[in-house]
Amino acid sequence: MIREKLAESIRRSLTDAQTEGVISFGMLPEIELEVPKNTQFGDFTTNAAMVLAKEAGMPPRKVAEVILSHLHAQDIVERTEIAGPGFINFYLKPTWLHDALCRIATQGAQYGRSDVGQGTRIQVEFVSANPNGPIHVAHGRGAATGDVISSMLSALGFDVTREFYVNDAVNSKQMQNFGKSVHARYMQALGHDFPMPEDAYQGEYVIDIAKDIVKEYGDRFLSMSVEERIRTFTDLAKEQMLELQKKDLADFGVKFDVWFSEQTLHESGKVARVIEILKERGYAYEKSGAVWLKSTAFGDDKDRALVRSNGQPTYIAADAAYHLDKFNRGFEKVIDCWGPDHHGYIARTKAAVAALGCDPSKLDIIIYQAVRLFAGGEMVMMSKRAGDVVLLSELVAEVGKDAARFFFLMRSTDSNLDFDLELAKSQSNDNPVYYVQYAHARICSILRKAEEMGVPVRRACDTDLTPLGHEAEISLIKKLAEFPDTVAEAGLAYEPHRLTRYCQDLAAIFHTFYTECRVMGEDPALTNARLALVDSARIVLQNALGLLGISAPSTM
RNA sequence: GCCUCCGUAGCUCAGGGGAUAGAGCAACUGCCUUCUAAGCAGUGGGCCACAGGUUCGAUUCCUGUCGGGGGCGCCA
Repeated sequence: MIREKLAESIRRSLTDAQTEGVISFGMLPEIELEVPKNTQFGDFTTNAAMVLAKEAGMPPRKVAEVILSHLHAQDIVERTEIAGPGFINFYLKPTWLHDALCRIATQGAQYGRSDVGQGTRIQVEFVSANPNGPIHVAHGRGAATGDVISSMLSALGFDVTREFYVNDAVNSKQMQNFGKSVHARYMQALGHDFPMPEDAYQGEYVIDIAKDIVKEYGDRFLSMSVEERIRTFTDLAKEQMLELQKKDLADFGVKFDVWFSEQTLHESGKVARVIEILKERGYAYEKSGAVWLKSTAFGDDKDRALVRSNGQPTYIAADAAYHLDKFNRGFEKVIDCWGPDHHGYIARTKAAVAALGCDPSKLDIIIYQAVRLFAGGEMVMMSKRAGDVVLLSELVAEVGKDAARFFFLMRSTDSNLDFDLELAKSQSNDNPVYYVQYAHARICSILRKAEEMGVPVRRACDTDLTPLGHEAEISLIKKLAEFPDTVAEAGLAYEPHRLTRYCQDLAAIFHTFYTECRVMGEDPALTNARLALVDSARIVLQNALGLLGISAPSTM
C-alpha cells in the first residue's frame, strides 16, 4: 500500500537524520499521513514536522526540510513541498493511481479486505430482543449496526461470531406475563370470557399465537392445571416467536451464528455458580435477604442485586454468567451492541466482568441512540405492551431490505435516528440508497454497451492507463484507492456509517465522471483505459455494498 | 439530583488538533440526437450553542454553563 510505503520512508528519513545528528528527538512519533481535503495540497500530506518541532527544538518548516533532505522515495514521489505552518505535501507519480487500479482488478471481491485481525476471535452480540414479541423497527437499527460491524471485522481478518442472546428465563416476570397473556387469549379463542392479566401483552400477535395453538391442539390443554397450561404456552409461544424473529431478521439480511438461551444458564447451574465465584472472590455479599454484587468496587454508583430476597436471581446474575461464558468460550474480544435504554448497564456489566477476573477492556459496549418513527411529520409512539409497534417485517415489506438497512446505517450510532415512514415508504428519489445503487446500475450499463459493441473489458493491469488524466478520472481513482483504509477505520471504530458515507461519496464522484467522461468513445486507447477504470469502480461499489448487506443491481 | 448522547447551512446530518468547515433535502439558474436525467454543473445560505482551559494551532480535546433526547428497580 502506497500510504504505508510513504510513511515508512518518512520514518526512515527521520531515523537517518537522527543518526547523522542533524536532528534529535525521543520516540519516533506516529506518522500521520492523510489525503488532504483540498487537492491543491497534493496526494498525501503529513504534519510530522509540526509534531516534532518542539521536541527537536527547531521551527516546523526547518524540521520539514530535514525530513525532505533525507527522504528516499523517488520511485513513488514526483515532488514535494513545504506549505503553511509546516505541512509536507507529497505529489505522487501518476503510476501510483495505475497501481491502485491494478490492485483492485487483481483482488476483485477481496479488495478492501485485510488481515489486521489476524484471526482474533471476536464475538458480536446484538439485537437480543425478548422472545415475547416480533422484531420491531427499533430493533432494526441494532440489527443492521451489529451485522455490518460483524461484516467489517470479518473483512478485516477477525474470526467473528454473531450471537443473539435470548432472554427466555422462564421465571422472569416478562416471560410469565407473556405466558399469561397467551393463556388468556387461548381461553378467549375457545369462547371463554377470560380477562387479560395485569401488564398483559396487548399485541395482535398474541391473539394469533393463541389461535395457532387452538388450531393445532384444540382444547386439550383445558385438562391441565392453569399453572401447567401457562408454562406449556410460554414454551410454545417462545418457540414460535423465535422462529418468527429468525425469519424477520433473515429477511432483513441478518443471520446469527449462535442463538444463546438464558434459560440454559439457569438450568446448567452456571448462574448459581457465578454467584459462588463472586462470593469467593469477595465481590458478592448478603444484605437484607438478598445477594449483592459489589460493583462499586469497579466504579459503579451503587451495588447491584444478584439474587432477590425471594431467592430468584436477577438479570444481572444471568448476565454475569453469560459474559463469563463468553470469555470461557475463548473470545478475545466481546462486543455488546445495545439500545440507549441500556446505557446504565455498562458500568455494572463491566464491573461484573472485572469481578469475575476477566479483563473488562476486552468487552466493548456499543450504545446506539434512539430510533424515532415519524409518519407525516407526527411522531409514532411505540409501546410493545400497548401493542402499537411497527414491525421490522412491515418496514422491510414496505421499503425493501436495501433502503431499510441503508437508512439505519446512515447515521452515527451516537446520534438519534429519525425514520420517516412516509418518506421511506414513498420510495422517493431522495433516498440515498437509490443514488448509490444507480451508480452501480450505470456502470453495468456501460459494460453492457461495451459487450454489445464487441469491445473487451481488459483488466487494469493489462491495459495502458496513461490516457487517464481528466480531473474526474483522477478523483475517482483516488476514491477507489481509499476504500481499504475506509473499511479498516470504520471497522476498528465500529462505525458502519462511515461506509454508507463512503458509498455516497463514491457514487457522487462516479456520477460526475459519468457526465464528464464518455467511456465508449472514438479513441480506442482512452476507451480501454476508461473501461478498466469503470470496472474497478464496479468492484469497489459491489464490495462496499456487500459489506453493508445491500444489493448492487445491474439495472434500475 | 446522577449518568449518557446530541447542539455545525432553513431542515436532516457528516466531519474533526492544522491550511478556504461539507453532503443530502428545500430555494433559484442552466444541461438529455450520444454509455440509464433515479443524473450533472452553478448560485445563495454558517459567531461549528456559550464561557473558560490545554496547544505553535481548537469548530475538533478538557472543565463548566445553557438547551434538547434517553436512562437511573430486589424489571428484563
